[in-house]
Order: sequence, then structure tokens, then C-alpha cells
Amino acid sequence: MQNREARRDAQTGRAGDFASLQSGIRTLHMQDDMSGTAPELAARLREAGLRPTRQRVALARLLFEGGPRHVTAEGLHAEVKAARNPVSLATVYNALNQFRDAGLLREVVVAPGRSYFDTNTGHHHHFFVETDNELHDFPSDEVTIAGLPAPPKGTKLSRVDVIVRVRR
Amino acid sequence: MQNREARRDAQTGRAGDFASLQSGIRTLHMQDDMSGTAPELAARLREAGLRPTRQRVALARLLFEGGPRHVTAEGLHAEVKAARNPVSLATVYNALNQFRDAGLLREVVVAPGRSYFDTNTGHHHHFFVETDNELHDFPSDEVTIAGLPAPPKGTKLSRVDVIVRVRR
DNA sequence: TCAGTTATTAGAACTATTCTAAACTACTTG
DNA sequence: CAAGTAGTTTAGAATAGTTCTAATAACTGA
Repeated sequence: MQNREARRDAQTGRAGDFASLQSGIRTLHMQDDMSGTAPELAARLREAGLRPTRQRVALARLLFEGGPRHVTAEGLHAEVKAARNPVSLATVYNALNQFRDAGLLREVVVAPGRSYFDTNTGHHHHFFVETDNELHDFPSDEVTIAGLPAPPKGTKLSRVDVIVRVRR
Repeated sequence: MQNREARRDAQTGRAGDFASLQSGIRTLHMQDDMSGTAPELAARLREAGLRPTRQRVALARLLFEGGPRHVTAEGLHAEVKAARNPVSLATVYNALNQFRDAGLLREVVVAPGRSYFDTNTGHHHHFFVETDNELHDFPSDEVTIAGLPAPPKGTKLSRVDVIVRVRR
């Protein structure tokens, strides 16, 4: 048995580097009607068919009030706890899944047992820093993917994920 | 001993539909020196720094003797059991991880808790049929990705994964 | 052959996530 | 605004996938 690299919980990291790319994304995100204050968020949840409960609003605020983010369930759970707005872990999972199903979040699976929820639901792709489990967006505007074969017959396109894996 | 990778560049003029892409991949795989018989596989394992134990050879045969494949640990474990060549689940996991680390396999994570090991280690991408968990290869020859931003400073490119998700 | 290293194994442990069923709360109607 | 009720939350149990432990077995070079 070889011992393999330590898998630190690099936590959700709100990133921060990548000056230009990130600010581009931020702009995008802020223009989005998702950003609102608590009552706006409640309305948004209602639209999505979800009752704006105390728990869901608390989570939505953490997710959508700042800039774009990538969170894990555990990370978000730690945050609500820290914010003295306790929500059970099961509820965090439920809410993340519901938000994703409602199109408010997008799930990105980067490694076995590592799945992030991305508040940026627009077209974009990801950098994943394998050595420290950091995930960063980059807009798809610049990127063109040409020559994709047609989907297997009988299937329809759902989406195209591009993950650029890098290491430090 | 490091030429088994990233050598799949020339190949196929026209691509057209999905079926012909698949057969293109099969041809490729058969030409590969990975396809050998038991003694050849043993040599291959030794080259990779792995003792050719009964268990590893049994697994290598299942993996590399036919055409290209996508396996899960559980699936492969079921196969060795069915072939009356029992190997413990722990050993299946160990071997898959070692084969991957040695560059004999590539791991593809398609969904939380769903990770496949792909015997095709050349350049190619994937279709994933979300509705029934099917994974298919397609060669990267036809696909061009232009305009990828530079990796975050201090990092070097590891690889680019493209997963085209479709549903039935 | 034999020593020494490396590999295998069953089962426990661990991690991430989902389920259960009881308690609770937001929305509706009267 | 008092209930009714349907949707929601919760702790804890359960599950799934994978890794670890430490005892046993097997490969390899001399």
C-alpha cells in the first residue's frame, strides 16, 4: 500500500485570484437577477416552487448574496453554523439538490467523492487545481469547441462540461 | 517505458457518425501493444513496476485482452468472481488505482460516486448518457478546443477533460 | 532454498450522501 | 386568525463507495 497524497479539505474557497477572468464572471453574476436581498431571494425560491423557509433563505443568502461561489455541502453547512443560523446537514443536502434541480445551481463533479455546487449557472467551464482541490470558473465566451461528433442516436444533448485540470 | 501515452494522434480521416467513431477506437486499441496474452501482460506489469501476481494478471486480462472498455470497481470484481478467479474487492481497488497511476488506465468521474476506469489512455473524450449511466469514447482528433485561458499562475496543465452529457 | 520485500485479504473504518419517521412550519381556507 | 394540511426539517440510522488494518501469503533475487 502506498500512502497517497493527503486530501485536505480545501473547503469551498471563494478563490480570488485570476483578476480579469474572475471579475468578468463577477460582472456576469451581479447582473443576474439571482443576486437579491432576503425578500428577493424568497420570491426567487417561490418561483422555483420552493417554500422560502428560514433554512432555505439562510442558505440562499450565503450562496447568492456575494459574488459567484463554489461550495461543498460540508462547507456550506459549516458556514450556516458559523453564522448562528443552524441548519442540519440533511437540509443542506436537500436544499442544494433542490436548488440544482431548479436551475439555481450547477453541480460539478471533479473527483471521486468531490462534488461542488456552483452558483454560476451560465455558460462557463472550469479549472480544477488537483493538488489543492481548488475550482475556478472561466467564461466559455473565449472558448470554442469545434467538431464534436453527433450524440449517439436516440439521445439529446444535455450539456458539455470542460474541466481543465492543472497541478501546482 | 514511458511511450504508452499520448501517441494517438495520426488516425482517422473522416469521422461522421457515432458508430464509425466507435469502430475507429476499437481498431486503435487492437493495434496497441497493451492487448497481449498472459505472458505479455505479465511483462507489461513488470515494466510498470508491478509484480505480475495471479490477481493482477487476471484483472489485466479482463481489462486488456478484448476491445477498449470502461469498468467500475464493482463491475470488474463481479467479472473476476464469475470467471472463477476470485480477487477481493480491496485488491480490485488497489489494482485499478495502481494501473491508473502507472498510466495503464485513465479514470473518468462522471457523477458523484460514479467513477469509471477507461482502458483507452490515448487522447479522447467522452459521451455520458445520464439516463442510463453509459459511457462512450470519442477520439479527440476531430475536436478542437480553442481559446482556453492560460492556467492560473504557478500551475501546469495536467489534462483537459471534455464530457458531453446526453439523455435519452 | 530462503530471506526479505511486496501483495492479498477479510473485515473494520471512513466519507459522502440519502433515507426514515417524527416533529414542525408555512400557506390556505373558513 | 384558527385550524387543517401539505410541505419541510431534523437527528440519527442506513447505504454506497472506497480505503485502511494487520495478519497471512506469495513473488523475487541471491
